[in-house]
Amino acid sequence: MKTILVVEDEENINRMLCDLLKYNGYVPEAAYSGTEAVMLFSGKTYDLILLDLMIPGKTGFEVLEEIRMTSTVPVIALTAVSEKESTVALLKAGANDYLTKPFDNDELLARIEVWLRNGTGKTTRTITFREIVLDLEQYEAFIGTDALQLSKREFEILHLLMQNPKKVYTKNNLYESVWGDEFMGDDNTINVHISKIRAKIAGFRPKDEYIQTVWGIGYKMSE
Amino acid sequence: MKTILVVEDEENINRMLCDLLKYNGYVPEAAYSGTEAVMLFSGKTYDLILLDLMIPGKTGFEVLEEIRMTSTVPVIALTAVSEKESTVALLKAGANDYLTKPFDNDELLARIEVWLRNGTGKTTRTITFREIVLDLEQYEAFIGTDALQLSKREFEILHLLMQNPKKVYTKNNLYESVWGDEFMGDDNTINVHISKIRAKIAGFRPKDEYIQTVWGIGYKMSE
DNA sequence: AATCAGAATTAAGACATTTTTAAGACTTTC
DNA sequence: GAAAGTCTTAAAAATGTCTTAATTCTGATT
Repeated sequence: MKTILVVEDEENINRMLCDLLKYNGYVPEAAYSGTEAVMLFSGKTYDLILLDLMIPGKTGFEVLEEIRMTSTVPVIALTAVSEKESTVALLKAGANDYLTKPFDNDELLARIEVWLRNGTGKTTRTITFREIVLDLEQYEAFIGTDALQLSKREFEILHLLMQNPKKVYTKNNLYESVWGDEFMGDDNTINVHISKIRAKIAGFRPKDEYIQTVWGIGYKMSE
Repeated sequence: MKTILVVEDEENINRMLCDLLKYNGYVPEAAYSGTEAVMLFSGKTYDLILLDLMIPGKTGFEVLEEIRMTSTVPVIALTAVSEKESTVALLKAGANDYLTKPFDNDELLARIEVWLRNGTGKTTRTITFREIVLDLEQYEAFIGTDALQLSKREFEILHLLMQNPKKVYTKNNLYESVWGDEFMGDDNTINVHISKIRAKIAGFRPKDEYIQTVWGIGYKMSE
C-alpha cells in the first residue's frame, strides 16, 4: 500500500490526480499549498511526492528544500511549460524527476512506478480482491482507502479466502490452514470470525457482500 | 570515479557524448551495437548506462532486458522523436529514465546526476521519522530539539523500526537484526526494551504514540 | 406453512499476549 | 576492582483476542 502526497493548488487537477492514483491502487493524500504540504509531510511518511511548482504558501522549490532536509523520498515535480528552463535547476535541487504539463496519465503512472520500484527496491507484497487490499508486509488490510482493523486470525482467514477467491473453503480447510490444527467437528469458532470480518467490512461498505456463504459447505469470496 | 557505458551506434554522437561525460568528470566507455553493449556489460560493472534504442545487433529493448536479468544499474534510454509512443513501455520494461533526441546536454547531465545520486548516494548520516532524528554517526537520538538518552540496544531497535517505518517487525525480525542471533521463542527482552524506549519518548511527548503494537505480530512505527 | 439443520449473532468467560515493574546478572568504564 | 550503567529474567497486572454457549435467523425440505 503506497501512499502518495499530491501537492497541487488547483482543486480540479488535484482531485483528478488523486482519483487517478486511487484507481491505480495507490493511497493519495491532497495538499493544496506549500505550507500544508510541509505540515503533512512532517507528520507522516509518504512513499512518493507529486509536487506542483506553482503553489501558494511556499514555492515548490522551498517545499522541496524542506523535504530534502530530512528525507530522501522520491519527488516528482510537475511544471508548467513556461518554467521549462528551470528544470535542470530543479533536478539539481533534489527533485528526482519532472513532468511538464499537460502530461500523459500513463506516463505519470509509469514514472511513479519507476521511482517506487527504485526507492525501496522492495515491491510490497500485497494481495487484492475487488476493493480489498491486504498488505502482507505491514499486516494491514484496506477497503478502498480505509484501513480495516483486523485481528491476526481475521487477517489470516481473509488472506486465505483471497488467495483463491473462487474456491469454496470448508470449515475444515479454514481451520487447518489458519490454525494449523485438526478440525474438531462441532465448533462455530469460524462462524464467529467470519461474522466479525463481515461486520468490519460492512462498517465501510454496508451494501456490498464480500464473503459468501455456501450452504452446507463453507465460504468463498463473492464476485 | 563513475563509469558510464554509452551505447550509441552513430559514431559522432557517441564521441560527443563521451567527450561531454569525460569533461564532466565521468569515465565513459563506448559501445556501438547491442551485442557489443551486452558483451562489455557482462565483463564489468558500470555505474550507469546510456542506451540508444535504435542500434544494430540487438534492439535497445533487448539489451535492456538482458541487463535487467542480472542488474539494477540505472539505465537512461535515448529515443528518437518518432518512437515517442513507446516511452511508457520503455519505463515498464525497466528503463529508469529516457530523453528524447535532440536533448539538452545540461539536462542529460542533470539526469545522470539524479540517478547516480540516487543509486549510491545513501550517505545519509541521519535518519528521521516525524519528530525523531537519529544521528547514526554519533549514535545520538533526538526528539524535536531534546536529546533522547538511549542505550545501544534501544538505539538499534529504534533505528531498525525507522528504516522501514511502515513495516511490521516481528520479534523474530527484531531479535535477529539487533542481536544478530537466533530468537529463542519465549523471551520478553524485546518487550522490555520497547517499553523503555516508549517511556523515554513519553518523557518528552507524553501524548504521542511513536511505536505501535501490532497484536500477535510485532511492532511498527505509527504514523 | 411447519420443520429442521446449518449459519449468524451476541455476550461473557477463558485464554494469550503485551506491558510494566523490580531485582539480579552482566558489561563497561574509570 | 568498584561503580555506573545496561541487559535479561521473572512475575504480576493490563489489555486484546478467541472460544464457548445460548439464542436468533435463514434456507432447504416436506
